[in-house]
Amino acid sequence: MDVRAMGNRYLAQLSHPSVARAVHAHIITSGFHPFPLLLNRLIDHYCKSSNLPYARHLFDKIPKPDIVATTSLLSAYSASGNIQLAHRLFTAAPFTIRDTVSYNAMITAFSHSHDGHAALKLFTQMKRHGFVPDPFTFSSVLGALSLIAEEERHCQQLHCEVLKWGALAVPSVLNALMSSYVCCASSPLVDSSLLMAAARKLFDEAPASRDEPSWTTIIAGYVRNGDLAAARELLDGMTDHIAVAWNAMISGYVHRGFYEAAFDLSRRMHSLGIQQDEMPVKDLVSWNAILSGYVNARRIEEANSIFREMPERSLLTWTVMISGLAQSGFGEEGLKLFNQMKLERLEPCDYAYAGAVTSCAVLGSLDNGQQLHSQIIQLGHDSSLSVGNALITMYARCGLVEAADTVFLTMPYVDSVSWNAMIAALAQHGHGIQAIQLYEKMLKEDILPDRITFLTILSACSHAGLVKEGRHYFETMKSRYGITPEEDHYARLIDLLCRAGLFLEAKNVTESMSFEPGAPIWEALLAGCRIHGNMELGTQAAERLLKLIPQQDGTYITLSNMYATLGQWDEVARVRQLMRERGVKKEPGCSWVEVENMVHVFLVDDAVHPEVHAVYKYLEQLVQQMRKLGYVPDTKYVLHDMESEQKEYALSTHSEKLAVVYGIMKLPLGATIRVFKNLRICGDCHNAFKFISKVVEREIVVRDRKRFHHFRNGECSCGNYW
DNA sequence: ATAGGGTTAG
Repeated sequence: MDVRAMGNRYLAQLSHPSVARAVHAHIITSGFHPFPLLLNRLIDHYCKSSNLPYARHLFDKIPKPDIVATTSLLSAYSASGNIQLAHRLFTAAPFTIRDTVSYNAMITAFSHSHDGHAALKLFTQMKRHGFVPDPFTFSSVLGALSLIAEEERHCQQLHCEVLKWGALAVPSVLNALMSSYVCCASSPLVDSSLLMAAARKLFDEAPASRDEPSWTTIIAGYVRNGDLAAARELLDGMTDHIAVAWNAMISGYVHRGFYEAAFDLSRRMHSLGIQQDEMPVKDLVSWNAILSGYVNARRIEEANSIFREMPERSLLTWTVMISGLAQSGFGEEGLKLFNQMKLERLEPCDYAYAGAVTSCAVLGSLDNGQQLHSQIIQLGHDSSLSVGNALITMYARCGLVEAADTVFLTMPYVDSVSWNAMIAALAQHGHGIQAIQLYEKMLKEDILPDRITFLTILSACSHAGLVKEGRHYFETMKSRYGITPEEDHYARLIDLLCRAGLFLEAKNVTESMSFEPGAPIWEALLAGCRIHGNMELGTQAAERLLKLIPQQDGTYITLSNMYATLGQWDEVARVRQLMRERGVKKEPGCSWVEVENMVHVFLVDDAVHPEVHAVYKYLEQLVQQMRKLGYVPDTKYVLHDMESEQKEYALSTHSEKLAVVYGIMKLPLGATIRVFKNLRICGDCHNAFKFISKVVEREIVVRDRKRFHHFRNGECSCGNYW
């Protein structure tokens, strides 16, 4: 059978790869030059199976290639990103064999290579040469316009063109035009709501040519441009549930920090899709949107079950889950999932590494953090912004401010998150002046401070007792940067003032606020009163807090501590009774220390750790040496009215003491002891560690719930101002 | 022979 006969027979089936291969093999062996139609089909086949060199080889065998073959090859070049070859092929073809289709293909090629200007220019040229645009032309050229539209008139010009050719009745053209307005609405040169109104007008006036993507385009458009309410209204008005539109809505809520709204939609989508089968959630993007809705609302338990339930998982799925766990404070679970991901032979991306590093920050696991850092460098992820920011936080939260600074200084790009993280690192470690200097440097480099920056800088001033500076920064926040102080900002200013004993000024600030003081304000007042023994205001603040947040154990503890300080044991009993009645449990004190890659956890009055008896023994010896240097146990930090000997015993069982002593026993001579505590460090422990640092001649770093304490040679970096 | 509109993270 000759090739012509074979070709004719199989022409219809040429799309089948094995048939194409058979024909191709026959051509090679017989040396036959196939007729044009067959050749075109073969070229098309090799284009689609991505064997471009061979497609080109066949193409070059044609003495006068026709427009069909040219267009096939052209789109293949375009799809493989080879815009130069595509353009050369197009320009080589004489005008006589160009047509609307080949122009469309070339316009698309430019659009795919993100050259919107070239695409528009070719569109103009095509009309000048008398070629008639069709709906394909418009959807292609409008796609290109979306890349570059900066002003309203850009969209309007093509809008007129579309009307002139009557192409608006085609859904894809309508949608592409709406998309152009939506994209243009994010340009800084336009009034976004005006452009969105234009898109909306198109949507409203074309009910006949509206399809699913039309709904999604306008909803996602509102989301992108920040009008979540308008998006939601449309979404709620839809009779059927379109998963893609819901995805956009959920991610919009997540992006703008409306985590509860995101969670609510995610839960409904999950329920509609899984239990009620009204919106079959089968694609991964929807699953990931649902997962992120759960994760960001800190519904970790439920997120975990979604994660397990998902029929398939992408890199994004794992990354969302890992960073979600880390940010919700589940460091151990975050690290575990990261390791599991690697076991399943998935290559973690930079965001996944950032999540793992954040897990180490939560745990205070320097060993794991450093190992990750070395892998990150080997993989080249150290140029990633999110990884760098996570590393700064990790080193800072593990007590190594210098290492955090090195990361900050060597990052190729930094953003305001990086600056904020580094300023916070300095602030947490008591380097208030350096924190302020870094903030001033940030301003000099024209980085605009945001609301987080001001939270950080205010607590830096507070930790370092820089009252004058704190007042000044609070003032400039509104006047210079137009950021309206929120309750958290006020709370930090009040914290600063109360720590300095300026209760009258704090009261004035409170009264100047445009809203009723809530829990953060009263907490700041209470903290200051505790330090200065201001019982009158302190009890007042605590009483308010007991009403506002009755479930918070800390208020009861602080209040009963204040009464204990005054020896008013009746009041202590009353507060404890109230706590019992309301079923509020005191979060048990818990400290941990890392020794040889293992985290050793101690509870208050620990009897669980296998070596705890040796720890108690060592502590007794230490206390004897400390007493010689003048250490006197401060029993006012014990709640119960016990005999004083018992009180001292109660003090020695604090978890941070046990962890520090364990570190001294186990870590190599001279190594810094790094201990972490879930609550604030106790006053007697704080005093004791000063003595211990002198006795054993080692540096002790303690991270408590609020900040760091560096004990060295009998002194603490916090200057007793915490 | 050509495309096309909508969704995914810190």
